[in-house]
Amino acid sequence: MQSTAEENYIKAIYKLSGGGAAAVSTTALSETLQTKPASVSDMLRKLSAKDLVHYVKYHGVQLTDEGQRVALKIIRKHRLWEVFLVQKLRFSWDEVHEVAEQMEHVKSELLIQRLDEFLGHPRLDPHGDPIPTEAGELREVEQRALASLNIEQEGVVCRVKDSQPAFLQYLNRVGIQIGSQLQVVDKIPYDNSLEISIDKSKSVILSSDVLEKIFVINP
Amino acid sequence: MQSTAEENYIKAIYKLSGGGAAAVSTTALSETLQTKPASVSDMLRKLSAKDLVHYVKYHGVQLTDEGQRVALKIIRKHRLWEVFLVQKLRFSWDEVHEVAEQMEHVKSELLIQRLDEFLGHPRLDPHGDPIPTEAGELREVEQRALASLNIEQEGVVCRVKDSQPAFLQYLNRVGIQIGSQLQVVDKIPYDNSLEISIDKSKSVILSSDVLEKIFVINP
DNA sequence: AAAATAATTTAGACAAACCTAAACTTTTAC
DNA sequence: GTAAAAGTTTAGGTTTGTCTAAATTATTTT
Repeated sequence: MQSTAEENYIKAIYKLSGGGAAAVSTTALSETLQTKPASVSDMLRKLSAKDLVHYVKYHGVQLTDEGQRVALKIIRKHRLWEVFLVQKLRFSWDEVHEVAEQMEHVKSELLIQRLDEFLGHPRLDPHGDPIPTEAGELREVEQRALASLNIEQEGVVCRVKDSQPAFLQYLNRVGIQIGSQLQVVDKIPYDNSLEISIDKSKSVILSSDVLEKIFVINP
Repeated sequence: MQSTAEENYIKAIYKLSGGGAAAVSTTALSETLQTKPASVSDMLRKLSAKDLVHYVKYHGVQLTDEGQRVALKIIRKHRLWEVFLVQKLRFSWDEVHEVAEQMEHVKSELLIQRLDEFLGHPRLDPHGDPIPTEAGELREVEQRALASLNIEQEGVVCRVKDSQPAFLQYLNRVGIQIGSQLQVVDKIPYDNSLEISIDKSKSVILSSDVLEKIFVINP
Protein backbone atom coordinates (compact mmCIF):
# COMPACT_ATOMS: atom_id res chain seq x y z
CA MET A 1 0.00 0.00 0.00
CA GLN A 2 1.28 3.47 -0.90
CA SER A 3 1.19 6.66 1.13
CA THR A 4 -0.59 9.75 -0.17
CA ALA A 5 2.77 11.34 -0.97
CA GLU A 6 3.90 8.32 -2.96
CA GLU A 7 0.62 8.27 -4.86
CA ASN A 8 1.06 11.92 -5.80
CA TYR A 9 4.53 11.26 -7.16
CA ILE A 10 3.30 8.32 -9.23
CA LYS A 11 0.43 10.36 -10.61
CA ALA A 12 2.80 13.21 -11.50
CA ILE A 13 5.24 10.84 -13.25
CA TYR A 14 2.36 9.36 -15.21
CA LYS A 15 1.10 12.75 -16.34
CA LEU A 16 4.52 14.20 -17.20
CA SER A 17 5.55 11.11 -19.14
CA GLY A 18 2.32 11.19 -21.11
CA GLY A 19 1.14 7.75 -20.06
CA GLY A 20 4.17 6.27 -18.38
CA ALA A 21 6.33 5.68 -21.46
CA ALA A 22 8.84 8.56 -21.58
CA ALA A 23 11.39 9.32 -18.86
CA VAL A 24 10.69 12.27 -16.57
CA SER A 25 13.28 14.63 -15.07
CA THR A 26 13.70 15.49 -11.42
CA THR A 27 13.18 19.20 -12.12
CA ALA A 28 9.95 18.63 -14.02
CA LEU A 29 8.61 16.62 -11.08
CA SER A 30 9.77 19.21 -8.59
CA GLU A 31 7.83 21.90 -10.48
CA THR A 32 4.65 19.85 -10.79
CA LEU A 33 4.71 18.76 -7.17
CA GLN A 34 5.91 22.09 -5.76
CA THR A 35 8.78 20.46 -3.87
CA LYS A 36 12.52 20.96 -4.13
CA PRO A 37 14.54 18.75 -6.52
CA ALA A 38 16.46 17.31 -3.56
CA SER A 39 13.22 15.99 -2.04
CA VAL A 40 12.24 14.48 -5.36
CA SER A 41 15.55 12.56 -5.57
CA ASP A 42 14.88 11.12 -2.12
CA MET A 43 11.43 9.95 -3.05
CA LEU A 44 12.56 8.46 -6.34
CA ARG A 45 15.07 6.30 -4.49
CA LYS A 46 12.23 5.12 -2.29
CA LEU A 47 9.81 4.40 -5.14
CA SER A 48 12.60 2.58 -6.94
CA ALA A 49 13.19 0.36 -3.91
CA LYS A 50 9.49 -0.49 -4.04
CA ASP A 51 9.78 -1.33 -7.75
CA LEU A 52 7.21 1.26 -8.73
CA VAL A 53 9.66 3.14 -10.97
CA HIS A 54 12.80 2.54 -13.00
CA TYR A 55 15.23 5.16 -11.76
CA VAL A 56 18.67 5.80 -13.16
CA LYS A 57 20.50 8.52 -11.27
CA TYR A 58 20.90 11.73 -13.29
CA HIS A 59 18.77 10.27 -16.10
CA GLY A 60 15.18 10.53 -14.95
CA VAL A 61 12.43 8.01 -14.03
CA GLN A 62 9.84 5.90 -15.74
CA LEU A 63 6.98 3.94 -14.20
CA THR A 64 7.32 0.16 -14.01
CA ASP A 65 4.32 -1.94 -15.07
CA GLU A 66 3.31 -2.06 -11.42
CA GLY A 67 3.76 1.71 -11.13
CA GLN A 68 1.59 2.21 -14.17
CA ARG A 69 -1.13 0.01 -12.70
CA VAL A 70 -1.04 2.07 -9.52
CA ALA A 71 -1.19 5.33 -11.51
CA LEU A 72 -4.23 4.22 -13.48
CA LYS A 73 -5.99 3.18 -10.30
CA ILE A 74 -5.49 6.62 -8.75
CA ILE A 75 -6.57 8.38 -11.94
CA ARG A 76 -9.66 6.17 -12.09
CA LYS A 77 -10.58 7.19 -8.55
CA HIS A 78 -9.89 10.86 -9.20
CA ARG A 79 -12.05 10.99 -12.31
CA LEU A 80 -14.91 8.99 -10.84
CA TRP A 81 -15.06 11.38 -7.88
CA GLU A 82 -15.07 14.32 -10.30
CA VAL A 83 -18.08 12.85 -12.08
CA PHE A 84 -19.79 12.36 -8.73
CA LEU A 85 -19.13 15.94 -7.65
CA VAL A 86 -20.44 17.42 -10.90
CA GLN A 87 -23.37 15.11 -11.59
CA LYS A 88 -24.62 14.44 -8.08
CA LEU A 89 -23.46 17.40 -6.01
CA ARG A 90 -23.82 20.13 -8.65
CA PHE A 91 -20.17 21.21 -8.53
CA SER A 92 -18.93 23.16 -11.55
CA TRP A 93 -15.95 21.78 -13.45
CA ASP A 94 -13.59 24.37 -11.99
CA GLU A 95 -14.48 23.40 -8.39
CA VAL A 96 -13.91 19.66 -8.55
CA HIS A 97 -10.18 19.22 -8.92
CA GLU A 98 -9.02 20.17 -5.43
CA VAL A 99 -11.65 18.04 -3.70
CA ALA A 100 -11.12 15.03 -5.97
CA GLU A 101 -7.42 15.36 -5.19
CA GLN A 102 -8.26 14.48 -1.59
CA MET A 103 -10.90 11.82 -2.25
CA GLU A 104 -8.67 9.89 -4.67
CA HIS A 105 -6.56 8.73 -1.72
CA VAL A 106 -9.39 7.00 0.16
CA LYS A 107 -8.59 3.29 0.27
CA SER A 108 -11.47 0.90 -0.45
CA GLU A 109 -11.93 -1.35 -3.45
CA LEU A 110 -15.62 -1.77 -2.68
CA LEU A 111 -16.11 1.99 -2.54
CA ILE A 112 -14.79 2.55 -6.05
CA GLN A 113 -16.67 -0.42 -7.52
CA ARG A 114 -19.92 0.81 -6.04
CA LEU A 115 -19.28 4.45 -6.95
CA ASP A 116 -18.63 3.43 -10.56
CA GLU A 117 -21.87 1.46 -10.59
CA PHE A 118 -23.81 4.31 -8.91
CA LEU A 119 -22.63 6.74 -11.60
CA GLY A 120 -23.58 4.32 -14.40
CA HIS A 121 -20.02 3.35 -15.41
CA PRO A 122 -19.13 6.72 -16.96
CA ARG A 123 -16.47 6.73 -19.70
CA LEU A 124 -15.40 10.37 -19.40
CA ASP A 125 -14.88 12.81 -16.54
CA PRO A 126 -16.23 16.39 -16.58
CA HIS A 127 -13.18 17.62 -18.52
CA GLY A 128 -13.58 14.91 -21.17
CA ASP A 129 -10.70 12.79 -19.90
CA PRO A 130 -11.29 9.05 -20.20
CA ILE A 131 -11.83 7.06 -16.98
CA PRO A 132 -9.64 3.94 -16.75
CA THR A 133 -11.60 0.69 -16.35
CA GLU A 134 -11.32 -1.49 -13.26
CA ALA A 135 -8.87 -3.60 -15.29
CA GLY A 136 -6.73 -0.53 -15.87
CA GLU A 137 -7.55 0.15 -19.51
CA LEU A 138 -7.77 3.65 -20.95
CA ARG A 139 -10.41 3.94 -23.65
CA GLU A 140 -9.14 6.94 -25.63
CA VAL A 141 -11.43 8.70 -28.09
CA GLU A 142 -10.02 9.97 -31.39
CA GLN A 143 -9.61 13.69 -31.13
CA ARG A 144 -7.44 16.60 -32.23
CA ALA A 145 -6.27 19.84 -30.73
CA LEU A 146 -8.30 22.87 -31.76
CA ALA A 147 -4.98 24.41 -32.85
CA SER A 148 -4.75 21.88 -35.72
CA LEU A 149 -8.03 22.88 -37.42
CA ASN A 150 -8.02 24.91 -40.63
CA ILE A 151 -10.30 27.73 -41.69
CA GLU A 152 -13.97 26.74 -41.95
CA GLN A 153 -13.40 23.40 -40.19
CA GLU A 154 -15.74 22.42 -37.37
CA GLY A 155 -15.50 20.32 -34.22
CA VAL A 156 -17.32 19.47 -31.00
CA VAL A 157 -15.41 20.06 -27.77
CA CYS A 158 -14.75 16.73 -26.08
CA ARG A 159 -11.89 17.50 -23.75
CA VAL A 160 -9.85 20.25 -22.13
CA LYS A 161 -6.33 19.41 -21.00
CA ASP A 162 -5.90 21.74 -18.01
CA SER A 163 -7.81 21.42 -14.77
CA GLN A 164 -6.69 24.64 -13.15
CA PRO A 165 -9.68 26.67 -11.96
CA ALA A 166 -8.36 29.84 -13.63
CA PHE A 167 -8.34 28.18 -17.07
CA LEU A 168 -11.75 26.56 -16.65
CA GLN A 169 -13.25 29.82 -15.41
CA TYR A 170 -11.84 31.51 -18.51
CA LEU A 171 -13.62 28.94 -20.69
CA ASN A 172 -16.82 29.53 -18.72
CA ARG A 173 -16.55 33.21 -19.48
CA VAL A 174 -15.99 32.85 -23.21
CA GLY A 175 -18.79 30.25 -23.25
CA ILE A 176 -16.92 27.06 -24.12
CA GLN A 177 -17.88 23.77 -22.47
CA ILE A 178 -17.79 20.06 -23.29
CA GLY A 179 -20.16 19.65 -26.26
CA SER A 180 -19.79 23.19 -27.64
CA GLN A 181 -19.87 23.38 -31.49
CA LEU A 182 -16.80 25.29 -32.64
CA GLN A 183 -15.82 26.52 -36.11
CA VAL A 184 -12.65 28.25 -37.27
CA VAL A 185 -13.67 31.63 -38.71
CA ASP A 186 -10.21 33.06 -39.34
CA LYS A 187 -6.50 32.40 -38.83
CA ILE A 188 -4.18 35.09 -37.53
CA PRO A 189 -0.73 34.02 -38.73
CA TYR A 190 1.10 36.65 -36.65
CA ASP A 191 0.76 34.74 -33.34
CA ASN A 192 -1.04 31.57 -34.48
CA SER A 193 -4.25 32.60 -32.78
CA LEU A 194 -7.62 31.68 -34.29
CA GLU A 195 -10.99 33.35 -34.45
CA ILE A 196 -13.52 30.72 -33.37
CA SER A 197 -17.31 30.81 -33.51
CA ILE A 198 -19.08 29.10 -30.63
CA ASP A 199 -22.38 27.25 -31.17
CA LYS A 200 -22.95 29.15 -34.45
CA SER A 201 -23.39 32.42 -32.56
CA LYS A 202 -20.77 34.66 -30.98
CA SER A 203 -17.12 34.40 -31.93
CA VAL A 204 -13.91 34.88 -29.96
CA ILE A 205 -10.19 35.00 -30.61
CA LEU A 206 -8.20 32.28 -28.79
CA SER A 207 -4.45 32.34 -28.22
CA SER A 208 -2.33 29.42 -29.39
CA ASP A 209 -1.75 28.44 -25.76
CA VAL A 210 -5.47 27.96 -25.27
CA LEU A 211 -5.92 26.26 -28.67
CA GLU A 212 -3.49 23.54 -27.62
CA LYS A 213 -5.56 22.69 -24.56
CA ILE A 214 -8.94 22.27 -26.23
CA PHE A 215 -9.72 19.02 -28.08
CA VAL A 216 -12.52 18.29 -30.53
CA ILE A 217 -14.08 15.35 -32.40
CA ASN A 218 -15.64 15.19 -35.96
CA PRO A 219 -13.20 17.70 -37.38
CA MET B 1 -6.74 23.69 10.12
CA GLN B 2 -6.11 20.39 11.91
CA SER B 3 -4.18 17.36 10.74
CA THR B 4 -5.87 13.98 10.43
CA ALA B 5 -4.09 12.82 13.60
CA GLU B 6 -5.31 15.85 15.54
CA GLU B 7 -8.84 15.30 14.31
CA ASN B 8 -8.74 11.70 15.48
CA TYR B 9 -7.64 12.76 18.96
CA ILE B 10 -10.41 15.36 19.18
CA LYS B 11 -13.01 12.85 18.06
CA ALA B 12 -11.74 10.32 20.62
CA ILE B 13 -11.84 12.88 23.43
CA TYR B 14 -15.38 13.82 22.44
CA LYS B 15 -16.55 10.21 22.47
CA LEU B 16 -14.81 9.22 25.70
CA SER B 17 -16.06 12.29 27.54
CA GLY B 18 -19.61 11.61 26.42
CA GLY B 19 -20.05 14.90 24.59
CA GLY B 20 -17.05 16.92 25.70
CA ALA B 21 -18.09 17.62 29.29
CA ALA B 22 -16.15 15.12 31.46
CA ALA B 23 -12.35 14.92 31.64
CA VAL B 24 -10.64 12.05 29.82
CA SER B 25 -7.52 10.18 30.95
CA THR B 26 -4.37 9.62 28.93
CA THR B 27 -4.71 5.84 29.23
CA ALA B 28 -8.30 5.84 28.01
CA LEU B 29 -7.24 7.79 24.94
CA SER B 30 -4.25 5.56 24.36
CA GLU B 31 -6.53 2.52 24.32
CA THR B 32 -9.11 4.05 22.00
CA LEU B 33 -6.48 5.36 19.60
CA GLN B 34 -4.19 2.34 19.81
CA THR B 35 -1.15 4.46 20.62
CA LYS B 36 1.16 4.50 23.65
CA PRO B 37 0.34 6.83 26.56
CA ALA B 38 3.60 8.71 25.98
CA SER B 39 2.49 9.65 22.47
CA VAL B 40 -0.88 10.79 23.79
CA SER B 41 0.84 13.14 26.27
CA ASP B 42 2.79 14.67 23.41
CA MET B 43 -0.30 15.31 21.34
CA LEU B 44 -2.26 16.72 24.28
CA ARG B 45 0.43 19.33 24.81
CA LYS B 46 0.11 20.23 21.15
CA LEU B 47 -3.69 20.43 21.16
CA SER B 48 -3.52 22.50 24.31
CA ALA B 49 -1.18 24.99 22.64
CA LYS B 50 -3.78 25.29 19.88
CA ASP B 51 -6.52 25.90 22.47
CA LEU B 52 -8.53 22.93 21.33
CA VAL B 53 -8.38 21.27 24.78
CA HIS B 54 -8.00 22.17 28.44
CA TYR B 55 -5.13 20.02 29.61
CA VAL B 56 -3.88 19.77 33.19
CA LYS B 57 -0.89 17.46 33.51
CA TYR B 58 -1.71 14.22 35.36
CA HIS B 59 -5.40 15.20 35.47
CA GLY B 60 -6.77 14.53 32.01
CA VAL B 61 -8.20 16.66 29.18
CA GLN B 62 -11.47 18.28 28.21
CA LEU B 63 -12.43 19.90 24.92
CA THR B 64 -12.61 23.69 24.80
CA ASP B 65 -15.64 25.26 23.10
CA GLU B 66 -13.55 25.47 19.94
CA GLY B 67 -12.50 21.83 20.35
CA GLN B 68 -16.13 20.83 20.72
CA ARG B 69 -17.08 22.70 17.56
CA VAL B 70 -14.32 20.89 15.69
CA ALA B 71 -15.44 17.52 17.10
CA LEU B 72 -19.04 18.04 16.01
CA LYS B 73 -17.92 19.03 12.53
CA ILE B 74 -15.93 15.80 12.14
CA ILE B 75 -18.78 13.70 13.52
CA ARG B 76 -21.18 15.43 11.13
CA LYS B 77 -18.95 14.53 8.20
CA HIS B 78 -18.47 10.96 9.38
CA ARG B 79 -22.18 10.32 9.78
CA LEU B 80 -23.19 11.99 6.51
CA TRP B 81 -20.71 9.79 4.64
CA GLU B 82 -22.12 6.73 6.41
CA VAL B 83 -25.61 7.63 5.18
CA PHE B 84 -24.23 8.10 1.67
CA LEU B 85 -22.48 4.74 1.71
CA VAL B 86 -25.56 2.86 2.92
CA GLN B 87 -28.30 4.68 1.01
CA LYS B 88 -26.52 5.40 -2.27
CA LEU B 89 -23.79 2.78 -2.54
CA ARG B 90 -25.63 -0.14 -0.89
CA PHE B 91 -23.05 -0.69 1.85
CA SER B 92 -24.29 -2.62 4.87
CA TRP B 93 -24.01 -0.96 8.27
CA ASP B 94 -21.03 -3.09 9.28
CA GLU B 95 -19.00 -2.03 6.21
CA VAL B 96 -19.30 1.74 6.48
CA HIS B 97 -17.27 2.69 9.53
CA GLU B 98 -13.75 2.14 8.19
CA VAL B 99 -14.42 3.97 4.94
CA ALA B 100 -16.22 6.89 6.62
CA GLU B 101 -13.22 7.13 8.94
CA GLN B 102 -11.16 8.13 5.89
CA MET B 103 -13.74 10.32 4.17
CA GLU B 104 -14.42 12.38 7.29
CA HIS B 105 -11.00 14.04 6.89
CA VAL B 106 -11.63 15.48 3.42
CA LYS B 107 -11.57 19.27 3.70
CA SER B 108 -14.30 21.16 1.83
CA GLU B 109 -17.19 23.11 3.29
CA LEU B 110 -19.02 23.05 -0.03
CA LEU B 111 -18.67 19.27 -0.26
CA ILE B 112 -20.41 18.69 3.05
CA GLN B 113 -23.15 21.24 2.41
CA ARG B 114 -23.94 19.65 -0.93
CA LEU B 115 -23.69 16.11 0.39
CA ASP B 116 -26.15 16.96 3.16
CA GLU B 117 -28.52 18.44 0.59
CA PHE B 118 -28.08 15.47 -1.78
CA LEU B 119 -28.98 13.07 1.03
CA GLY B 120 -32.07 15.13 1.97
CA HIS B 121 -30.71 16.52 5.27
CA PRO B 122 -30.83 13.22 7.15
CA ARG B 123 -31.21 13.42 10.95
CA LEU B 124 -29.79 9.99 11.79
CA ASP B 125 -26.93 7.84 10.50
CA PRO B 126 -27.32 4.11 9.74
CA HIS B 127 -26.68 3.20 13.39
CA GLY B 128 -29.33 5.64 14.62
CA ASP B 129 -26.81 8.22 15.84
CA PRO B 130 -27.94 11.83 15.35
CA ILE B 131 -26.13 13.93 12.73
CA PRO B 132 -25.01 17.34 14.05
CA THR B 133 -26.43 20.29 12.09
CA GLU B 134 -24.23 22.68 10.15
CA ALA B 135 -24.49 24.99 13.17
CA GLY B 136 -23.13 22.20 15.37
CA GLU B 137 -26.30 21.17 17.17
CA LEU B 138 -27.03 17.60 18.16
CA ARG B 139 -30.74 16.75 17.92
CA GLU B 140 -31.03 13.86 20.37
CA VAL B 141 -34.11 11.60 20.30
CA GLU B 142 -35.58 10.32 23.57
CA GLN B 143 -34.59 6.73 23.94
CA ARG B 144 -33.68 4.09 26.50
CA ALA B 145 -31.33 1.15 26.62
CA LEU B 146 -32.96 -2.21 25.93
CA ALA B 147 -31.48 -3.34 29.25
CA SER B 148 -33.88 -1.00 31.10
CA LEU B 149 -37.12 -2.57 29.78
CA ASN B 150 -39.30 -4.79 31.98
CA ILE B 151 -41.12 -7.96 31.10
CA GLU B 152 -43.80 -7.54 28.39
CA GLN B 153 -42.55 -4.05 27.50
CA GLU B 154 -41.99 -3.17 23.83
CA GLY B 155 -39.75 -0.85 21.85
CA VAL B 156 -38.55 -0.06 18.34
CA VAL B 157 -34.80 -0.15 17.78
CA CYS B 158 -33.56 3.37 16.98
CA ARG B 159 -29.85 3.15 17.70
CA VAL B 160 -26.95 0.83 18.41
CA LYS B 161 -23.97 2.22 20.30
CA ASP B 162 -21.11 0.18 18.85
CA SER B 163 -19.89 0.45 15.28
CA GLN B 164 -17.50 -2.47 15.31
CA PRO B 165 -18.18 -4.81 12.39
CA ALA B 166 -18.17 -7.87 14.68
CA PHE B 167 -21.01 -6.46 16.79
CA LEU B 168 -23.06 -5.31 13.82
CA GLN B 169 -22.61 -8.65 12.09
CA TYR B 170 -23.83 -10.35 15.27
CA LEU B 171 -26.99 -8.19 15.15
CA ASN B 172 -27.44 -9.09 11.48
CA ARG B 173 -27.32 -12.77 12.41
CA VAL B 174 -29.87 -12.55 15.20
CA GLY B 175 -32.03 -10.38 12.91
CA ILE B 176 -31.97 -7.03 14.71
CA GLN B 177 -31.77 -3.80 12.70
CA ILE B 178 -32.87 -0.19 13.07
CA GLY B 179 -36.69 -0.30 13.14
CA SER B 180 -37.02 -3.84 14.52
CA GLN B 181 -39.98 -4.30 16.95
CA LEU B 182 -38.65 -5.84 20.15
CA GLN B 183 -40.51 -7.16 23.21
CA VAL B 184 -39.15 -8.50 26.48
CA VAL B 185 -40.43 -12.07 26.84
CA ASP B 186 -38.52 -13.03 29.97
CA LYS B 187 -35.91 -11.83 32.44
CA ILE B 188 -33.06 -14.09 33.54
CA PRO B 189 -31.96 -12.62 36.89
CA TYR B 190 -28.84 -14.82 37.12
CA ASP B 191 -26.82 -12.78 34.59
CA ASN B 192 -29.25 -9.95 33.75
CA SER B 193 -29.81 -11.32 30.27
CA LEU B 194 -33.24 -11.00 28.62
CA GLU B 195 -35.25 -13.11 26.25
CA ILE B 196 -36.39 -10.81 23.47
CA SER B 197 -38.87 -11.42 20.67
CA ILE B 198 -38.03 -9.78 17.35
CA ASP B 199 -40.78 -8.45 15.07
CA LYS B 200 -43.38 -10.63 16.86
CA SER B 201 -41.76 -13.80 15.52
CA LYS B 202 -38.56 -15.54 16.64
CA SER B 203 -37.03 -14.83 20.03
CA VAL B 204 -33.43 -14.74 21.25
CA ILE B 205 -31.55 -14.36 24.52
CA LEU B 206 -29.31 -11.29 24.68
CA SER B 207 -26.49 -10.80 27.19
CA SER B 208 -26.48 -7.68 29.38
CA ASP B 209 -23.47 -6.39 27.42
CA VAL B 210 -25.52 -6.40 24.24
CA LEU B 211 -28.62 -5.02 25.97
CA GLU B 212 -26.68 -1.93 27.00
CA LYS B 213 -25.75 -1.16 23.39
CA ILE B 214 -29.24 -1.32 21.86
CA PHE B 215 -31.59 1.66 22.25
CA VAL B 216 -35.34 1.80 21.64
CA ILE B 217 -38.17 4.36 21.47
CA ASN B 218 -41.87 4.05 22.56
CA PRO B 219 -41.06 1.83 25.48
C1' DA C 1 38.02 19.47 -25.68
C1' DA C 2 38.11 22.34 -21.76
C1' DA C 3 35.46 25.66 -19.17
C1' DA C 4 31.21 27.44 -17.70
C1' DT C 5 26.56 26.52 -16.64
C1' DA C 6 22.68 23.78 -15.51
C1' DA C 7 20.73 19.74 -13.47
C1' DT C 8 20.93 16.41 -9.98
C1' DT C 9 22.31 14.04 -5.86
C1' DT C 10 24.27 13.67 -1.14
C1' DA C 11 24.74 15.31 3.55
C1' DG C 12 22.85 17.12 7.41
C1' DA C 13 18.56 19.27 9.67
C1' DC C 14 13.76 19.73 10.92
C1' DA C 15 8.66 18.88 12.05
C1' DA C 16 5.02 15.54 12.80
C1' DA C 17 3.68 11.55 14.91
C1' DC C 18 4.98 7.78 16.78
C1' DC C 19 8.06 4.59 19.96
C1' DT C 20 10.82 2.71 24.52
C1' DA C 21 12.88 3.47 28.85
C1' DA C 22 13.35 6.19 32.81
C1' DA C 23 11.52 9.61 35.96
C1' DC C 24 7.95 11.52 38.12
C1' DT C 25 2.87 12.10 40.19
C1' DT C 26 -1.26 10.28 41.96
C1' DT C 27 -3.87 6.73 43.88
C1' DT C 28 -4.46 2.65 46.53
C1' DA C 29 -3.44 -0.46 50.13
C1' DC C 30 -2.00 -1.60 54.44
C1' DG D 1 0.43 8.17 56.77
C1' DT D 2 3.75 5.81 54.35
C1' DA D 3 4.92 2.37 50.73
C1' DA D 4 3.67 -0.05 46.73
C1' DA D 5 1.20 0.12 42.48
C1' DA D 6 -0.79 2.46 38.79
C1' DG D 7 -0.91 6.21 35.77
C1' DT D 8 1.50 9.93 33.41
C1' DT D 9 5.16 12.66 31.65
C1' DT D 10 9.92 13.56 30.04
C1' DA D 11 14.00 12.33 27.46
C1' DG D 12 15.86 10.53 23.66
C1' DG D 13 15.22 7.86 19.33
C1' DT D 14 12.76 6.45 14.63
C1' DT D 15 10.31 7.15 10.20
C1' DT D 16 8.26 9.97 6.62
C1' DG D 17 8.60 13.72 3.87
C1' DT D 18 10.34 17.90 3.53
C1' DC D 19 14.24 21.64 3.47
C1' DT D 20 19.14 24.16 2.52
C1' DA D 21 23.82 23.96 1.30
C1' DA D 22 27.52 21.55 -0.71
C1' DA D 23 29.21 18.18 -3.92
C1' DT D 24 28.73 15.77 -8.06
C1' DT D 25 27.39 14.77 -12.91
C1' DA D 26 25.64 16.25 -17.44
C1' DT D 27 25.20 19.64 -20.93
C1' DT D 28 26.27 23.69 -23.37
C1' DT D 29 29.35 27.11 -24.95
C1' DT D 30 33.34 28.62 -26.91
